[in-house]
Amino acid sequence: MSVTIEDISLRLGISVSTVSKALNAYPDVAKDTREKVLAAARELDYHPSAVARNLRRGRADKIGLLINNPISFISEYISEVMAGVALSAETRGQNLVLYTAAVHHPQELKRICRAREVDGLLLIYSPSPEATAVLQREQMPFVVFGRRVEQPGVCFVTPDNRAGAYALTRHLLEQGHKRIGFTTRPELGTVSEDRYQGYRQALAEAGLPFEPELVVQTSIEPLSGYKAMNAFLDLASPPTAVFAFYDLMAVDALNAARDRGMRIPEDVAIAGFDGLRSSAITQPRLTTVQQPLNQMGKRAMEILLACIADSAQPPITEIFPVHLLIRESTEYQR
Amino acid sequence: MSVTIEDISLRLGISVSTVSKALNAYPDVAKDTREKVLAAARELDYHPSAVARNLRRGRADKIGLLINNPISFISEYISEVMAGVALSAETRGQNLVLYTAAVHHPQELKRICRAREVDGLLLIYSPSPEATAVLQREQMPFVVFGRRVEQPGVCFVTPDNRAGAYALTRHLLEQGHKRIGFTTRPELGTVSEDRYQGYRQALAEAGLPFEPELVVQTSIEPLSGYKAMNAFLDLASPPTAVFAFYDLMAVDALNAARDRGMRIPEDVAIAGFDGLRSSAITQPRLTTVQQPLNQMGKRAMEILLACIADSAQPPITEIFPVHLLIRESTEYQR
DNA sequence: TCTTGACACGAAAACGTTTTCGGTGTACTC
DNA sequence: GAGTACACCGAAAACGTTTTCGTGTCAAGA
Repeated sequence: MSVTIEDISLRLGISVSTVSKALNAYPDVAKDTREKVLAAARELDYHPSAVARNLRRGRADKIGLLINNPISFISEYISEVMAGVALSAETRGQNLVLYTAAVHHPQELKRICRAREVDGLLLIYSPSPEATAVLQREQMPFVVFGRRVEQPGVCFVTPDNRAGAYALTRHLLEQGHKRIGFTTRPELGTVSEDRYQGYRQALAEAGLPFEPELVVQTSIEPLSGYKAMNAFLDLASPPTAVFAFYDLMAVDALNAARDRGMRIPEDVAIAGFDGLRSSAITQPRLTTVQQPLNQMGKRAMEILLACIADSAQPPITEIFPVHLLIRESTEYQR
Repeated sequence: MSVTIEDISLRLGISVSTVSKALNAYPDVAKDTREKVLAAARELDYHPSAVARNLRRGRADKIGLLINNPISFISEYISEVMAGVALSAETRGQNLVLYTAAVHHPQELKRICRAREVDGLLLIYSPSPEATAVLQREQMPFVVFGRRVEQPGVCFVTPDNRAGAYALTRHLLEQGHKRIGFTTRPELGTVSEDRYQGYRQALAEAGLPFEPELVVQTSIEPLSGYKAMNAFLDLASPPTAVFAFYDLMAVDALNAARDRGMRIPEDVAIAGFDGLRSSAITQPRLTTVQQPLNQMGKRAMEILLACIADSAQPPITEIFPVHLLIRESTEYQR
């Protein structure tokens, strides 16, 4: 079948231990036996069994990527993150294992830990406190991507959601808007919270009152952005600008406004969040807050690898600056 | 550390072999000892070590996903495929392992095979004949996704590129276009070839001459679609319709035409291929050929699993029908 | 000549399972 | 009561590595 270390051992009349040591550059093996071993390995086209090695070494050289739903792949967001993560993992000799099923179940997390098939986990969703507790108890290194985590001792990499929302809201205020609609996610979490705080802060600093009717919570359905926009426009006094929770929702909102015959940004300004490519191909192009997803992905992987290498590593949390991209969907052409 | 089968064995005073058999539902274990074992396993929160099991069983319960570049993730194309693949793999208890580095090197493929860390491979790019030869020699089951493969004995799942290109070209001809630009990929392969054949066939049936200046080969650079469109429009007699090789290239072409002050589709019609979401959010929305990427992904995984289960499985090749999506970018408003 | 140390090498245990095979004990048949 | 069948269990090998520890050789130093 497949060539093992024993085949080399038999061919050369050298013990398997010496062969192994030669292959792994141990110091206590003579130079010419090492060369003979390497030559034979090349000749037989020997490649070590990852499984056997992992069993013995007690590590997997694999990183688990947890995504809360196969459908999420479709989002450009995940794609951009993955590109950064994959690049950084491969250069460090780590494989990536994908988990998309039932990852929010603590029980499933425990199974992944106990199966010892990965050395660490990258979570691309908001883990529940029970979930992080399980991982900590199982001593499985992990990093949460894309959101602030409030439980202590948890590593995370996040964009500065609050600053981004604040900057975007200020931009809308500077354009003269006084009624700014805000859409939020169905599930509440630190991402929603932080962006909401930024929005409120900008309003407050501008001396504007906060109006609950200008905040709508969307559902997970595909066209919820479309519905939310219609809800805004049905108000007795509709907003003149809308800050959609993310780019795809802004795209939906754009369509809703256009279907009502409104001009953008003259009749209503629309902005998104994330800075995905989709935001650049609409007409008008969307103002948005760009996250450095690729860099963040790379950095998250680096942090994770550092935690794996040193279990005493104190938790690292990083907040990446975001960039306000002003485009035609909020700016009057002059 | 972690609880093993031996811990259960010690606690119950039962041998490890019996414990293992109880856990794996072997027939030769008494009902009440099996129950005792299961109870103890639950109590100790036992989960088998995937690594140890794989070593002994000689299989990995993992599928490798080969993508020729981390950057490819950014494409919506890969994302849609992955969603289908992931769903189908998880329901069959298979994990997905990602490979993006140097996957076109036969040497790297051999390493993956010999390391025995996956049971099969899904290739989402065009493998060279050397690559497929290596996989066949190593007896590693694999399925090629998204393109026809000419070497015999290779499983693949592909859209009907030729029929799609033919239908799209016919649609453009029916709209009255006589000069239709065609952009193709930098690297030649069966995808380019099949779409090109479809295009030529439609032209021929319409009795139109083939004009080499209406076919431009693009590069891999980001804005090559933009450049290609400009090249077309710089011709003495420019095309009145352009069939871009894929949706993102069509988006670029759209921008190029618009930047020259042209109206779409009145001055020039533009169409893409793939049917990604991006094609639906441009203005005007793009006519395109939609591939059932999600279903194709699921099917590819099923075929792969069938090959793994039965090594004598004769090669399966499937060509999926595609759907012409006619939208505003090619159709005059009436 | 004897001791010491460095240098190479190999035997064997270990990692945590699965699976084969033989060995009990019990019950059943004649 | 002898023989047989069956149900249940355990010892041990195996999967392919890595790593510890012991051993042998040889040269240098006393």
